[in-house]
Amino acid sequence: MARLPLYLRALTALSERSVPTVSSEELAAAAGVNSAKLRKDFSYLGSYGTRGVGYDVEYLVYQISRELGLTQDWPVVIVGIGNLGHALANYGGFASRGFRVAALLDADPAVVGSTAAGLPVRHMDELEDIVTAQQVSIGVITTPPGAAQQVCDRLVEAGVTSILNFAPTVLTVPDGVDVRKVDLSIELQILAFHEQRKAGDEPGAGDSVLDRAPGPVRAAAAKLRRAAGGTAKAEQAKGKTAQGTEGDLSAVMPA
Amino acid sequence: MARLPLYLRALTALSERSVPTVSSEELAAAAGVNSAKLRKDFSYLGSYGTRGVGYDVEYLVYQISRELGLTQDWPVVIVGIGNLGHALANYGGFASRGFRVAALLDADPAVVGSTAAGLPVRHMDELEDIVTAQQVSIGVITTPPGAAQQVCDRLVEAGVTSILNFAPTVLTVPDGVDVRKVDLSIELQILAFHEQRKAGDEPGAGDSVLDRAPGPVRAAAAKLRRAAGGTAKAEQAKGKTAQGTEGDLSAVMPA
DNA sequence: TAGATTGTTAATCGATTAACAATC
DNA sequence: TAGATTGTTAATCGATTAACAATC
Repeated sequence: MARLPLYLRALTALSERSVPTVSSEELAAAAGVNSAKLRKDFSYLGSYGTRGVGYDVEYLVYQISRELGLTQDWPVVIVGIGNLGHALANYGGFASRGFRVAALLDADPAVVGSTAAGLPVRHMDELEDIVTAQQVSIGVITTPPGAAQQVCDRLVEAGVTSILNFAPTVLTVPDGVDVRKVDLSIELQILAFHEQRKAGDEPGAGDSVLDRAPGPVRAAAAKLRRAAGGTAKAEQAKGKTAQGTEGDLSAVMPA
Repeated sequence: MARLPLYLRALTALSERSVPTVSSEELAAAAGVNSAKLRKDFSYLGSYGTRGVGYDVEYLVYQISRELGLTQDWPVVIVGIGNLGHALANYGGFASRGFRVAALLDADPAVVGSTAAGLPVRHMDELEDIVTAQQVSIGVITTPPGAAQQVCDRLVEAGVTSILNFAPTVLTVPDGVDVRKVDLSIELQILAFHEQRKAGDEPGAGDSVLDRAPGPVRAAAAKLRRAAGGTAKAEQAKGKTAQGTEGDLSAVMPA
């Protein structure tokens, strides 16, 4: 399921180029996945392909959009209009996929009343009214970490059932509420981990504690390193597509 | 490995509260993972715990920081100083973890020369010089999608070997270069998917094509739904910690 | 010693993928 | 028909986790 947005993006690109059909092999390459995996993924959605021919691009775009719920309008509120809140309010990728910014909210009187992305920033006091009136079910938290849980509680209390959390805090929510977290520094930390490994003189060597550990630990460390080594390392130098990670989805959404 | 930053964050919180030791059970709860998994993860790093007692918080913080390469300084360049570039330049989580913004770059003459987060925005022409002079190995791309590949190529050519990509494009890189992608709209799409499922009257029902499919497909769809259902749904209503996802790491960094 | 908790094993679970029959 | 490509099976691979011996 977490790969559907990837497929959709690749398919949209094909659609814009007016490509009528695509094979699992081609589409898999464009999305950076194994073709067998792609076919299996699509088989869960139904049989939308034609043997010997491939998949109809437009039809797949429609079916995946529908499956993802992108054919409907999703009002979202963004709470915390600092730099990141501003950036998200202006983020084009939201509107184009059915996400409509219902309101921008902030607790700071200095910010309230200003505009971002053409919308006025409103005070937190209006949160409940806005969520109710516009039937907002998705909230985006871009506050400082200290305020995140409180904001989360208010959103949930008001009726929001999905939260995208940019604050570096673990949020506690009641049953039935989904939380997805984006932590920008974690992504960098993972890159740094790999950089550190590259820096060693020996292939795969580093100055990590793992390398000074007793035999069995070193062996495990080497294994770990091999496993971790494949982040988004391209398979070959000649322009192989490296898709990297997608803010890690597969583990949480295994289907 | 991808969980180390999570553990580190939980440990840092404990450290600030001057908690001397922590059991795998407690730390696992704080990080939102299974305690057996946590112990296994730590066992790869070495034996840092004491049976009957737990783990020394400070020692673990140090070892994990070290393992992640956070004890050293990582200069990064941010290319594309729009809203998101601005937000990242100001993002506190970078500096606190050893990431230093070496330069902000943009191609737009109207932006070049302005300042963001106290740093001057410099022209793309200076990219190569900056990367070389400051030995930058990590580049952050916050350009529009159309410019991303070109920027990526220049970064790689200049010597950058890790790229954090915020542009909604699949980047092609040579062997040895790591790419991690953060796509903000994908996170929202996944939330929308779950929202759509919740909206149905029946538990787990929706108006998806899956529900109008023939028997075997419906069965598979139900299975998919069960699997996907667990995004970050809290295990219980009474304040169970929901950790959500972390921009999905585990799949790519399985160790 | 008794209680607690780690480190590790072994079982389980689920995801990935090669291979190929079905079929356009 | 011949070639191509899907849909699906079955094998493989790896991650998760319960359980418990080791040991503080």
